[in-house]
Amino acid sequence: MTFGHDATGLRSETVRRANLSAIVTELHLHGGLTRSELVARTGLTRGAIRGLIRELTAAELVAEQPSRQRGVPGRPSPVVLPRGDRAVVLALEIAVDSLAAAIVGLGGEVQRLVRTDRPRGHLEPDAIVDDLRRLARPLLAQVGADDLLIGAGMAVVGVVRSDDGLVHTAPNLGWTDVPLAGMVARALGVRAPVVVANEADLGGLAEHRRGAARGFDDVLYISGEVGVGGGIIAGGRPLAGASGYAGEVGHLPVNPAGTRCRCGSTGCWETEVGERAILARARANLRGGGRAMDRVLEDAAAGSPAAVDALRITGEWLGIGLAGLVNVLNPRLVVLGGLIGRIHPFVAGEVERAIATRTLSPARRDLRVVPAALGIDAPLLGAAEHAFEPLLADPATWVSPQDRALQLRSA
Amino acid sequence: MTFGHDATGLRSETVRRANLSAIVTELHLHGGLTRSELVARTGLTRGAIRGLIRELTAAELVAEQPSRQRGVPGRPSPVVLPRGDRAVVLALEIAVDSLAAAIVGLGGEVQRLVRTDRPRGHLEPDAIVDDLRRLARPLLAQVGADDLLIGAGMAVVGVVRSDDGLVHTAPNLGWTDVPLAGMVARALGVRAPVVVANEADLGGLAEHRRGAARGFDDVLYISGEVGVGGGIIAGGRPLAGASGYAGEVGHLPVNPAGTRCRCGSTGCWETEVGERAILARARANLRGGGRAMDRVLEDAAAGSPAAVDALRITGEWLGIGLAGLVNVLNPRLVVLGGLIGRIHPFVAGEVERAIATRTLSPARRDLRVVPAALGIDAPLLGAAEHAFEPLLADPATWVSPQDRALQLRSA
DNA sequence: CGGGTTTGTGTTCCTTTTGACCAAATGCTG
DNA sequence: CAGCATTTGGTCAAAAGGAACACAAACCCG
Repeated sequence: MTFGHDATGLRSETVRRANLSAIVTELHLHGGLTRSELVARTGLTRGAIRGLIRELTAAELVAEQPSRQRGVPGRPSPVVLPRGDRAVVLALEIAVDSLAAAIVGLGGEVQRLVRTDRPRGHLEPDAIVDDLRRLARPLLAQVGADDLLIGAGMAVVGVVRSDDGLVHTAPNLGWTDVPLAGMVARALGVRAPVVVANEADLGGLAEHRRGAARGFDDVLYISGEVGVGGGIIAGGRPLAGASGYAGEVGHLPVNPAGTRCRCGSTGCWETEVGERAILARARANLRGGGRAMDRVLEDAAAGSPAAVDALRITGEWLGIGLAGLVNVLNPRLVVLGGLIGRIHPFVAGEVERAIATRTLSPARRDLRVVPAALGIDAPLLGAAEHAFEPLLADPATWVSPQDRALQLRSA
Repeated sequence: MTFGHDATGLRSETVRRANLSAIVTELHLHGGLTRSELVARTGLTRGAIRGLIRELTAAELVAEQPSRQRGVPGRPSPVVLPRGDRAVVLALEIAVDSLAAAIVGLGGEVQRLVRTDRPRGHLEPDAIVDDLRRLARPLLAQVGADDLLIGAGMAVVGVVRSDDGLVHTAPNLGWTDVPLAGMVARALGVRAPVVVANEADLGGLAEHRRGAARGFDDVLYISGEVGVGGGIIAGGRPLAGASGYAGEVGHLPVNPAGTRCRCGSTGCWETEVGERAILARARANLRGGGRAMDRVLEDAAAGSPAAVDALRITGEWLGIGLAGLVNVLNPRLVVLGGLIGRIHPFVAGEVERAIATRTLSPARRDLRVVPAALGIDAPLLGAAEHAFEPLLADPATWVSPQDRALQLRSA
């Protein structure tokens, strides 16, 4: 069962929009392709590609360079490059114990990236937004007035409504109903749209576009920080749910006889595989945060029985939750990020075993479980991808009518 | 996060295909619309609609009737009706204790439907396919040689690979790796394509298109028979997963301390809310099957403490599993079908309570849990919808070039 | 019966892609 | 180094399809 259509009428202008979108998306994802490669990938004719590239060049979204590729017969095809120097986004992140900002260009190149430590614990929204402003200001100053700031994307450790970027709850920050998108837009003074989404959702998006899940259409990304979050790619696109809250795997009930969760429920997955659960099993300092966790991992690597045992039990619970999710979502790839990615080497066996005994055999046959490739910056990069989305979906908005008129006159 | 594009070039011909698809899909889902309603729904101009309708009329996929609607000023707009008498599909179903077949016309009208009891227990694929052939033969005989048999769709209680209709496992039938689509195609001797999918997936599709979930884009359908299955609609389209195995919610681990499941795992959701679990709690005859279950429901309705208690406990487990799925998928609507739908009146309170304590508040705010509307025929109707899919996606295949040429000559 | 309103019909125009032909740029071969 | 094969870009006419406009038809209402 793979289908579904949008029952909306198309106009011939729509075709151009869709084709521009196809080209810009290909270039953004692959970083640079020859015209003839674009012909092959999009299925369009050379003539059509030529016209579209000309428009994108006029809009300064792409640039052409003489071919690099040598050694093949035939006239060389010029390379079309996304202009990451002209079309950029601002990416922001509020993580558990850091804040980050980056300027990312079309094509995915990270121009600048800054990250600062943040004390754990609750902090007023205004204070954090102000910190972000200070972090982002020098980066924004670097963006020229002529450059195209497509938008700003933001990753937050919290439950975010997709419509308007309202942070509904963020237990790690002590936030409830914070209209973050609007606050950040005002603080930065940028006119470009600000989009906010959950950290794990964006981490999954980044791993899908540029990390371990590249090329896979059905992916489950699990991100462990203090809590546990998930990002789902289904059929090549992020699974948002009705209001953008999908992927909250941390509160999957796996152990009704278990311990109380901070969400009010009992036996949530997070209570078994979250940071606190691991520290408790390893009899480490529960308030030690990241440092204590580093210690546990070092001990486990050194063979300490307490640490190894703590991770082994955690791995079993990790596998139980994953098995359920695999049965429900049938992904081709599971990507483990954050803390869960770090413990992966120690728990791979337990996870494999749990999946082997608890999932339907066909669903597990082609399944692979791998650690994340992008590390700590995954959510930040995902925020950039999120911010680029309007441009990829409809570049025509940025291809000004003046450009087209000018170009037609000169032709 | 709501986006995603298909990075494929569009040709000008694609526009016509897409617009034909939009019209046929609208008509199939709504059963009959005036031209002006089609203009409003598709966003196309009157002229464009006229040309497309003319083509579809020539292909005998639709027909126009003088307007029925009276009492409004202005020229009356003719009603365009899907020709359910000419374009039809064959729907088949292998349920736990019945077989069914139906002829369904474009627009969703059920022309004929037959269902026969089937003894529970294992039965050879060949035997069942033969029974289906006998069931379907008189129905197919009714389809005229000039009529368009778009395809055949089939619902099976089992895990089905979407690519080729291979039934990977069907515990209720004792099947493993049965190439059902091909077997049925040969047995029926039809040239139209045969598509096979899981019963719960198709039940969910049917409820989405024509039942309780009409108009909702994010839906979780839960179907209880002997086991428990699920069908997921995400963003308006069925969630298939990598190979079509998504939605196997029956084996979600909810109670690691629970009883052994026939899948080999322990504490699967199915072991707590499946038919067997209910019968066991009500101390009813475990081998009594459907009859015994009817008895339990009657007793509960009459107020028997044992039955009421059995259902109450079942309701708690039902709520626990649902809460997890709601957190992961963030649906707007949960539809309970089959056995789960029948016990819904008795367990609504427990389910609401479990969801209230175990899901994130924003995800539950706009959530509704309702019983299914289509009853026992939901999977069969879903199979019909599945079979219609190629026609809805690209009606141009059925609009022959001759028709177009002929019509242009006459114009 | 005439005005107001809505919608079908036909014509012309616009947009966008296609396809065919030629020119250009490269590798390969003798 | 000349010539050929190959691949690709450039140009222009043609085709396809929808949009826009003007007009006619069919209905309601007073």
